[in-house]
Amino acid sequence: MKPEIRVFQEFIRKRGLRRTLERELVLQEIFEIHGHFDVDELYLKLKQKGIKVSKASIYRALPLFREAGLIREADFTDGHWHYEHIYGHSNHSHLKCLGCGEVVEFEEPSPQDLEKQLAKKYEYRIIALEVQGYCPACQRDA
Amino acid sequence: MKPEIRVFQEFIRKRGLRRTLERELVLQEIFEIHGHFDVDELYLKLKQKGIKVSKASIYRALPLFREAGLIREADFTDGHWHYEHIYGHSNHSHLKCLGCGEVVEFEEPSPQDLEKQLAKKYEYRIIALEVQGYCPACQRDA
DNA sequence: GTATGTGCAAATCATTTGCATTCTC
DNA sequence: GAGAATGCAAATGATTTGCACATAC
Repeated sequence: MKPEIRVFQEFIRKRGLRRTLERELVLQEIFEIHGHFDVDELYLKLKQKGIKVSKASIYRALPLFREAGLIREADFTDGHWHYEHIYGHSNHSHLKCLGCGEVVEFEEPSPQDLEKQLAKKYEYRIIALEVQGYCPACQRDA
Repeated sequence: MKPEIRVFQEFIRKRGLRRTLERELVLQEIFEIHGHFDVDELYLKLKQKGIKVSKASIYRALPLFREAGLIREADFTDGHWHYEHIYGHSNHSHLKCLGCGEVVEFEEPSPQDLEKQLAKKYEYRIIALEVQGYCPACQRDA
């Protein structure tokens, strides 16, 4: 599998945009983060490594990474977006409680069957599956 | 099934809050809306009917409706939340394209099996299922 | 009567944008 | 050199909050 930087470089070329160090440093950092991240975290991690990229540039880069199929907007909580890289990384099935916001990842029961059928019927390439509902505790509170 | 106003009144009582005309008018309007809505739409619809409720009150009421299990945050697009009522309304399975944002509702293949199994395994009460991926057109563009 | 709720206007905060400067192609 | 990209600071826009007044219990 092509490294993500490579995928991005090809995307940039195809779009007729320019390769810049800033965007590649941000992308590299994103792929070193395990799990979800938000702009602030990303900015701080870069800063801590002595990499100076403005937030404006990060905000301008994220849509490109998304359009290149490298990341996705995972959720909008606490008033801002959280992202995660999706390239070369499977298992994005979560169960989220509408009451308390708890999130549980699951592989069992296999979401594969549904995904395969959806992929077949709608010709979608499936990336993530979010099931929303109420966890036992929140059902009890209701 | 109890009417939604009733469910809300019971919620209000249980929480030790007060019944107000404003909240009930907003709730009534929400249940007259078919499909998704956002705060602005809701505010305008109320205004058009000559019902004066401030946006601040709408913003303060929505979390209550959500906590009462009457509505859910459906998605955050165009910089703001879109909601939908979930009480007494099933079928919230959609397939959303990460590329272009297209949303397709589906019932076939049946998400029921997965939902039932999840409900059983995690004891969740399932409300909605969102599958994200890339539609045929966006896969072609990539 | 007291604690809540409302409306208004001001504040907040994530994100976006204008502009001068710097960098790719 | 021309068009893009960056950083900074200012603007934007949805949501939240302080406060004075009104209302439910």
